[in-house]
Amino acid sequence: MSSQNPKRAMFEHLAAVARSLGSAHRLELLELLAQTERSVEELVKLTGLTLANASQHLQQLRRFGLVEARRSGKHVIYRLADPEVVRLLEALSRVTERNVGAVEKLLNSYFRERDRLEPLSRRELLRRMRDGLVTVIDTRPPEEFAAGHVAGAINLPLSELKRRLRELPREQEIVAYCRGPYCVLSYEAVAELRKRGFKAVRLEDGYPEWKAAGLPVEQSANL
Amino acid sequence: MSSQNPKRAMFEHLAAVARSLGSAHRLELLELLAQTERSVEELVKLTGLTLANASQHLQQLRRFGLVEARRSGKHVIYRLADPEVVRLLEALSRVTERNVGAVEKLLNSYFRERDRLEPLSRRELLRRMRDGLVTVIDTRPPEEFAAGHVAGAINLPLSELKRRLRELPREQEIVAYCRGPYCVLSYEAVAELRKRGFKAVRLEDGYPEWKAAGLPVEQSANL
DNA sequence: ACAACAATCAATTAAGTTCTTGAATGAAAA
DNA sequence: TTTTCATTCAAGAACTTAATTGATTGTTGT
Repeated sequence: MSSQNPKRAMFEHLAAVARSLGSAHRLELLELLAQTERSVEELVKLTGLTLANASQHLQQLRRFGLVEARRSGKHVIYRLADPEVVRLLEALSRVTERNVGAVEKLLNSYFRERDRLEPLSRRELLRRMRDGLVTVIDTRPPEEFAAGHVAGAINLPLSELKRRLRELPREQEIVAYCRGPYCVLSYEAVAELRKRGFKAVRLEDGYPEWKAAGLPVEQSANL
Repeated sequence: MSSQNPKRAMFEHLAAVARSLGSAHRLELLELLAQTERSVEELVKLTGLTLANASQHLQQLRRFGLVEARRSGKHVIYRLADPEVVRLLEALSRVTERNVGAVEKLLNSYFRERDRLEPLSRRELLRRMRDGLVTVIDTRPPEEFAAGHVAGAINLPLSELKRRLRELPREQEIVAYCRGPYCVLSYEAVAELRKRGFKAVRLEDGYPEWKAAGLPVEQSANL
């Protein structure tokens, strides 16, 4: 039956793409690339992988269409091939969160204890921003912020938080976001701010999801 | 740094779930389960896997939270754990379609040649149904139809199509759907109908996606 | 209790994946 | 040109996954 073969072939392709997501290191690389494009070298520094290993993982991601690469001088710069990839990662997270008991426990024991108040959804944040009700802080390092951030957010990396508390309003709610739902920077920022008496909550997910949803973003001028 | 570990652990979990999608056989099982719950035995018949092998794949899917099982007499019935799983499969398909060149070619050479007219989106079909503009046919076998189908659709399995052409209107557009975007039954039905002078198009995706989107479905009475 | 049957488990073999190491490219700077 | 540096390639060892086989569990019907 000729009907069966193309279907099988299709499943094989889907499986190959799924397998390329089937490694914690590759998922970490994808998360980093979801922020902004980066060279292999940068990715090596950020992940702690060896150079050859990172390169091979990146090539695998490229082979299956998740990332693209271009050469820029001595460096090879990788970036996500398509915003759909972020959506795929989101869908994977959602299924994983709902269904895997162990993950539930992990989320409860680590993340939830740091954020008993419900995190804010994208939609809700957008509304409060429009009404001028919140101050939004981006807890990622300056380079990532410069490459793109939620429109109207101010960059306040975790490392500078204590020094720059004066910049923040005491009366208004502060919303912190970061790389994604499992990025800990925003959890820690919220914990710290609350300890000091600020009203702080976390955005449910991070910059890549915000951008992929087509919500307003901006870049720093000198990029 | 205590921040790194839970993140790593989370990536490991996500990767494990992704790996459980990383096999054509398991994807096929998931697609079949997206239609309706089924026993191991049925799945074996439908896929051609050996019993032990199918059982092991199903257990793996269960271990990672994609399916659930219950015992019913001598049989063990599996079903999708969550409608989110369908969304994850959709996201995987979308990324695969867009990004993998080989898949594009496959889609072009086999699927597209059978359906030069654009397929209909769910939203569009819903609108035309509300306006009474279309006849919707479900090309899946009667059991699957009985377990759940698009509200208002009539069941017309491919095998009965030629015999039952008289039931179909010549002047109104006919929309065929099936198990999912890569299910060939609806392609073949549309090809056949066009050959015979009917106005026929395919629904872009299938029953599981329709249901997961929360659109109106119905079941046959005696279920 | 026993036979029949669906499904699972356990053990094996084959195949595939990951990481490491060291050599090979390829672009830029000296 | 030669040197330097970022990246990729190639090969091998350690580990993981897939499919097959035959034994075992658990449920129904006699």
